[in-house]
This record gives sequence, structure tokens and C-alpha cells, in this order.
Amino acid sequence: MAADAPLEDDSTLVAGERILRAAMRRFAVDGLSASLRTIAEDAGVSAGLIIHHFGSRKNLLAACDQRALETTRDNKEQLLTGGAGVMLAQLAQAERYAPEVGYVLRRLQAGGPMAQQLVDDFVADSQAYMEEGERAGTIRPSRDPAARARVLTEMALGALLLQLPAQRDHLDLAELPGWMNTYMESLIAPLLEIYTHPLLTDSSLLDAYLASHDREAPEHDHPEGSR
Amino acid sequence: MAADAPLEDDSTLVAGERILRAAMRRFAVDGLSASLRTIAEDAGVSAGLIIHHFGSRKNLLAACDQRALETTRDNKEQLLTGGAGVMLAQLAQAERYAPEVGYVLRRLQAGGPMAQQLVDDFVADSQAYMEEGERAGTIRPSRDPAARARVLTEMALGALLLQLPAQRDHLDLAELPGWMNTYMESLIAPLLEIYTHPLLTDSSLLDAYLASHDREAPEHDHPEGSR
DNA sequence: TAGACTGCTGAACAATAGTTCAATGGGAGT
DNA sequence: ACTCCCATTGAACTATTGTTCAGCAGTCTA
Repeated sequence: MAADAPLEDDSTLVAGERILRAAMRRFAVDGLSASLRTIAEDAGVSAGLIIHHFGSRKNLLAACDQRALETTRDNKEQLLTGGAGVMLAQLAQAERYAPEVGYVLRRLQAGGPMAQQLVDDFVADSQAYMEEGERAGTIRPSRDPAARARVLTEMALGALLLQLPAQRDHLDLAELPGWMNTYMESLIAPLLEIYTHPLLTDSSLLDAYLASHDREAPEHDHPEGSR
Repeated sequence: MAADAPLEDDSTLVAGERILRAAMRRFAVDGLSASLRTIAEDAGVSAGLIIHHFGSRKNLLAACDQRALETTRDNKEQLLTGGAGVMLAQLAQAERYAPEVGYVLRRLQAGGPMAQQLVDDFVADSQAYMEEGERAGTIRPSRDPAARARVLTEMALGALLLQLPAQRDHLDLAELPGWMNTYMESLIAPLLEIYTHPLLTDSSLLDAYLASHDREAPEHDHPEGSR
């Protein structure tokens, strides 16, 4: 019974925890399509036991999601704007968290509601951090701070995603910290440049856009006629 | 015989083309894990025929990749910096290309070498376009134009990826144009702001970073003379 | 008309997946 | 010592997958 019971029954905690960790590792390494039997072997148990504890594969994924959310929420510090990626990178430096970070990346790669949830978390973090920077005078105020934080965060996370290996390809957890470090290193120079010296030489594009949209005519036809 | 023959034998072109189009649609709609039988049903043929024509599932994917590359390469125009996403959005406006655009998105989502290939294409485009803007005086020169183009493109594409539904979830091709349009609309205001008014209020961060890194590799990569 | 070529089908096969279930075995409680 | 309990196993079941293969049907050639 209790096939769909809430996870983490305390009486099953030892085996359940071992399975959960093996699952996060496997999902991170092999992608979210890793098989239950593989996970079972890693955890040193049988495939049936996973079902016995978690009810179904979907529930196991859900448990991993929850664990990933907790881990990321417990580690909210970032250094730089668009800090989501940086925060992940920092988290990955603590090799202890490599499975969690890998899992988060796989989840984001897979897309769907949980990816959205994770992104929203990062966005909220980023926004809070940017408000702080705004108060401190290091970050310029925005017309729409929420939108700005969202865009910057999604871009940082998304760019990171594009560096990932394919879904079913191997992601080496031991190399993950160095890998993310290298990537961040290559990112920081152009990113700082863009954030310091504006890409566009004047504000004509922005002005034109604002002029045509700020007068409360939200939904009008796009200027360029398609052909 | 001819199991690994080059694709698109002209004598088999009619059925092969029908299969290829059905495959691109299905892969776009259901994700790259769509089954051969589903595709076969869409194309009005048997599953065996797909093998007969393409040799294997992998080859079918490869054929779709090639088609997607051709389509995107034949439609290289963009409006705005980081134009890869914009270019895809525009391409999606021509509903005729919805399957190709959807397939490209799925490919990027799946990651791997082909995603890298597509990204590199977009980066090259973006860089050429930005050089043009640089000459025209609308875009500010960069210390490292290639890196800047890559970062901007990967961020634009990556942010788009995060909006996608999950791998195995339904992606409605009929809604794809409007969907991308809406997303681009929400992106353009904060993006123009960031590109116009620098995010950081002063250059201290950039200066500090450059000071600590420029003694190694300042700028040995002279910007290329355009070929 | 006979024969051959070939695009094409549909059944069958092997591999893998998640899930079910009867049986086991050891520990706790009485 | 006996019994109950429950974590745990391992085999089996079902579903789906990519792929194979023998053969059918239509068309072209001689």
C-alpha cells in the first residue's frame, strides 16, 4: 500500500536516501532518461525496491526535483549579475554538490514545468540581488526591474545549457566543476564589457521602441509587414 | 545493400520527401524521441519503409539535421543584435517553416554536436551582422568581437530554449509563430534597455578584471580582415 | 505475355522499459 | 519460540522500441 504516499517515509529513510542519491547522480550523468535498473544497480538494490519506495518513476523524478530545489534554495549567493549561472558554477565548485548541479542542468535541459520552477527561483534571486546592487549604486536602475532580472537570468542559464552534452551523452561529474569554471571564465570578459559599455551607440532604437509602445497601445500590429 | 547509402536517392524521392517532412514535424511536435511508427503513420507509409529509405533511425535524424541546416542557412537575415533568436522568430512567422524552426529548437534542446553546429552557424551570422552594424556606427566596437557575438547569440538562443515545453510534451506548430512573437515582444524592451544603458554604473568591475588578466593574453587575436 | 525489378507492406524478432507480484528473510514484539 | 511485519528480491508481464525479412503488387522491358 501507500504506492502514492508522500515521499521520504522515515522508516525507509536509509534505503530511500541511497536510492535518491544514486538517482540524482545517474540522472545527472546519463540524462533524465536513465533507467531504473541502472539506478538500482548504482544504489545496490533491486529495481523493484525503487518502485516500492517511490511508487513510480515519475515519483522518483519528483523526489529528485524536490531535493534539487532544496539544495539550490539553501545555497543562494551570487557574485555577478545574471548570477544564476554564476551561482550554479559556484555551487559546482563544492564538488559535494556536483550531482545536484548536474541534475539541475539536466532538468533545465529537459524543459517543462519543473524547469520553469527552477528558473523562477533563479530569477527571484537575481532580482533581489540586483535590487541590492541598485541600492548600493553599482547597478543602474531599470524601467522594469523584474523583466530585466528575468531576461538576464534566462539568458545566463540558457547560454549555459547550450554548452551541455547531448541528452543521452555522458556528463562527467568529476569534471563538472572545472568545466563550469572554464566556461564562466570565457564568459566573464565579454559579459562585463556588455554590461559596462552599451552595445548600441545611441538610444535611438530604444527611444523609437518606447515611443511606439509606451502610449498604452499595448496590442497593435507589428510595424514590419511580413511578406 | 545500400543500407548506409547516401540519402535522397532520386528514384525514391517522392516517398522519401514525404517521410522526411513527416519526421521533421513529429520531431518538432513530440521531441526528438518520437517513434518511427508515429512518423510512418503521419507519412502514410509503413515503419519498415523508413528504414528502407534511410537505413536507420540515426540516419533519418541526420537527414533532418541536414534539411534544418539548409533551411536556416538559406534564410539568413536578422533585425537585431543577438539576432539568432530573432531570426528564428522571423522564420517562424512564415508558417511554412514552422516544422523546421520547431525541429531546430528541439535539436538545440537536445544538445550535442548538431546543436553545437547550429549554434556556430548562428554565431557566425550574428558576428557578420554585428560587424556590419559596427561599420554603420550603430554598434559599438568590442575588444573581442567574436566572443561578444558568441555570448550574445548563445544567450539569446538559450533564453529561447528555456521557454520550450518539456521534451516529450506537445509543441503546437500552429501556435509556434504567435508564441515566438509574443516571447520576442516581451524580450525586446528589457533587451533594448540593457543594450542601450549599461547595466553597471561604472567600469570598475571591467577594469579590475582586465587589469588582472590582460598581462597574459591581452589581444593577440587581431580582428580578422573580412573575407 | 513472361519475367524481373523495386517500392512497399505487415508480421515477427530482439532489446529494453516500467511495473507487478509472490516469495524470502531477518528483526521486533509478545 | 512463535508470529507478525516489512524491506527486499528476482522473475515475469506488458508495452514499446528499432530493425529484419519474406513476400506482394505494380510497372517497365524484352
